[in-house]
Amino acid sequence: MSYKIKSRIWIESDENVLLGEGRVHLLKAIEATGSLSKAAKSLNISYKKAWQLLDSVNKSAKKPVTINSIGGKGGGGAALTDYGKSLILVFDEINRNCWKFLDNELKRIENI
Amino acid sequence: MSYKIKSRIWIESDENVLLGEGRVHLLKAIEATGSLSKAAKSLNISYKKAWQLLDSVNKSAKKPVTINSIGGKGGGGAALTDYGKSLILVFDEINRNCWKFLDNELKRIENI
DNA sequence: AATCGTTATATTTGCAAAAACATAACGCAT
DNA sequence: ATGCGTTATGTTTTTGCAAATATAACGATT
Repeated sequence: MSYKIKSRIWIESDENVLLGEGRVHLLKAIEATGSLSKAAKSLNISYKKAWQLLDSVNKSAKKPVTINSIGGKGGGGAALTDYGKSLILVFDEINRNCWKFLDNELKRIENI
Repeated sequence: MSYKIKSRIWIESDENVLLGEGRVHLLKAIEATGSLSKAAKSLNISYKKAWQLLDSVNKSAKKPVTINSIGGKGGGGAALTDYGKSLILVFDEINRNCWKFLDNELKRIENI
């Protein structure tokens, strides 16, 4: 019987959450589908929840993370900016580094 | 406007949670008060919730984390074992190390 | 001007987790 | 044997959050 150490990390700015695992999943789904509503469906969350998550991301980011368009060809859509793409890459990297770090630290518990 | 990176870590064994921040708080309160019911009151959680948390800790630990006694002088009580005291010390240390690690990683986000 | 599939929001409903409440069991003390 | 304060559970009630539902607004296309 061995232990597993788990973690959740997130980045906050004044009162809002910029990024967390759920928001990164959503951004990736937007990148894959080209729309917020399709991204919500693919993640099995309500459109409203997805919109709220994306809203908090864009509100707290220094530059736009997505470009959302209403109406027009196909009804509109959402697309990641280059800044948004960089954010999810770096967040994933930090997350992976954190896991590696914690896996090593866990040995201290097992050695008590 | 600068960002803050936050984290929660926890340690799981087969299906149960051994330690997390809430459980560590509870163990510290037990150490301070000498009883589970007083610890629950000091943390403003119900006795039942506290008992469930402590139960999952003791179920997943390799050695007893607390010694609980029912009845007797003062009605009973709960006390940390040496193993339990070591666990919370090491958990806190891992947590602090993780924060330091993440604070450094956050610079990558701010430099995008 | 009517249609379409979006984004953007408000409002209502449902449900699961938490809290509250209740009770049993225990062993020492008196 | 009764009372005390605790641990240990079951049962009921509450409530806060998530899901569902509804609807407005939008702009290219026809």
